[in-house]
Amino acid sequence: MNYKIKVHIADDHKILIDGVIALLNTEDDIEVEGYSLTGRQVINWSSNNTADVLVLDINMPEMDGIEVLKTFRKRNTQIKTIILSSLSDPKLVQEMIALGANGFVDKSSANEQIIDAIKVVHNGIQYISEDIKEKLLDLYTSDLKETIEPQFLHGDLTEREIAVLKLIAEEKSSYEIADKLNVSLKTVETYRSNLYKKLKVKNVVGLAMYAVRNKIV
Amino acid sequence: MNYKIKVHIADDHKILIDGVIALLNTEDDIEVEGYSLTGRQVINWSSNNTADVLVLDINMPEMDGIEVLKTFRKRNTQIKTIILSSLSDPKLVQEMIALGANGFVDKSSANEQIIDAIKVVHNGIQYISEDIKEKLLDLYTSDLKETIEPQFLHGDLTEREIAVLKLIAEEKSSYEIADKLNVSLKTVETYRSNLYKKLKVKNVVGLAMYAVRNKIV
DNA sequence: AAAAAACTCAGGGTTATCCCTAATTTCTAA
DNA sequence: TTAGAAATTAGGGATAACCCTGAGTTTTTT
Repeated sequence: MNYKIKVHIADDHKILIDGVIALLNTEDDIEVEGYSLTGRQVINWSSNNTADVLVLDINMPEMDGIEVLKTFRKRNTQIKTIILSSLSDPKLVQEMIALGANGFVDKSSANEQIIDAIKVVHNGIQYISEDIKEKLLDLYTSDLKETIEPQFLHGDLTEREIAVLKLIAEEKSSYEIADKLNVSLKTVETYRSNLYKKLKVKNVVGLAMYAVRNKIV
Repeated sequence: MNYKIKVHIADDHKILIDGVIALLNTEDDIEVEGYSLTGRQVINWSSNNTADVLVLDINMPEMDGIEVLKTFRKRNTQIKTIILSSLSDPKLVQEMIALGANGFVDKSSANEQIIDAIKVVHNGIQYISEDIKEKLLDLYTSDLKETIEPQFLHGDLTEREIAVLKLIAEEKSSYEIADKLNVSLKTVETYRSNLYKKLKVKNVVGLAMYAVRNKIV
């Protein structure tokens, strides 16, 4: 074995860290570089040190995991990150993915998952544990349903209204829309007014928002 | 067995239908009510008939599965629908969920999955086969990444600009924004102009679009 | 055939948006 | 530390959006 994967661990519970270290020490090709007890410690550490993989807890005092990831992005710190999640809030997981986290392991899952995750992530592949996948998928499908339903609730928009709405959402001005639909400027403005009333929004922005959220564009 | 789940099958390939029927006939508590070879046939059938579960192919001549689902929604036809997907395009699956499909089974997967899906869906639970779950999850995470990255690419927006953008996306007028940020109306309008230039959009709609797509709101 | 809904257009007015220019202060780098 | 860039602030003027009312035509529904 000529190279070991260097791992840094961040969690505010020393007991958990000790457990993970003991676990990882059983692996020949993994080496624990060190650990941090707060988010701030992670940032300070990363200024002068590095590792191949960072195992990061979400809930930490001073500065939480999300803040750490945000700081990494700002500083363009390139380190593979595995999130230790308690899976209480799937929305968090969603945010972490967006912030570039590479892996997710549920704290209550089998120990081997952490080892697997470290190896997989180190190879540049995203690792998401099964329990979290389930949660994410639930969130995804329910998200979709939420965003689509309204279209049918107050979705008594006429064909023409939808056409105008579409063009509005494409950043077209009333004049351009009138031109494209071969109607007068006043007609287009009537449709705008109708849309405001029907969709109960205050201005174009409301229309644009409605359009994206209902996937009209 | 006093009640059998009535199933209708829709697919343009007769051979596949025959196969599914043969398969379902081995189940005591499932009864094949009939079948359709095109989307239009499904619609015509559903006008005067019903079933507990509809097994629906996406790709069909005349009228595809999506059109069928849309028509169901318009007519408020309440029938559990399982999509037979070829999993070529996960975007389609996404759309189907949005349209209220209850289950997804990959054509190339094991036969038993269709039986499982029918039973599960009939009990009011969503059924998504494993292969499709994978695809969906991939799509989801890549979607997230796509929509988040740009913020950092041309994200040289200043703090104040982002604050204004956020409020714009919340349907606030310049006047309201000025009030909230304690600056003059003209200042807010300057930020608007700067945002237009920086984000290369033509009007508020462009800003709103940018905001949602980059999850600023 | 009558009624309802959708599509079309106009006048006239208020308000908000958008463009261009330019003054501050703050941050950055030679 | 001092010139220069970037950020924050703001004004004037032109344009587009927005609101309300009214009304004719076509299409759909009953």
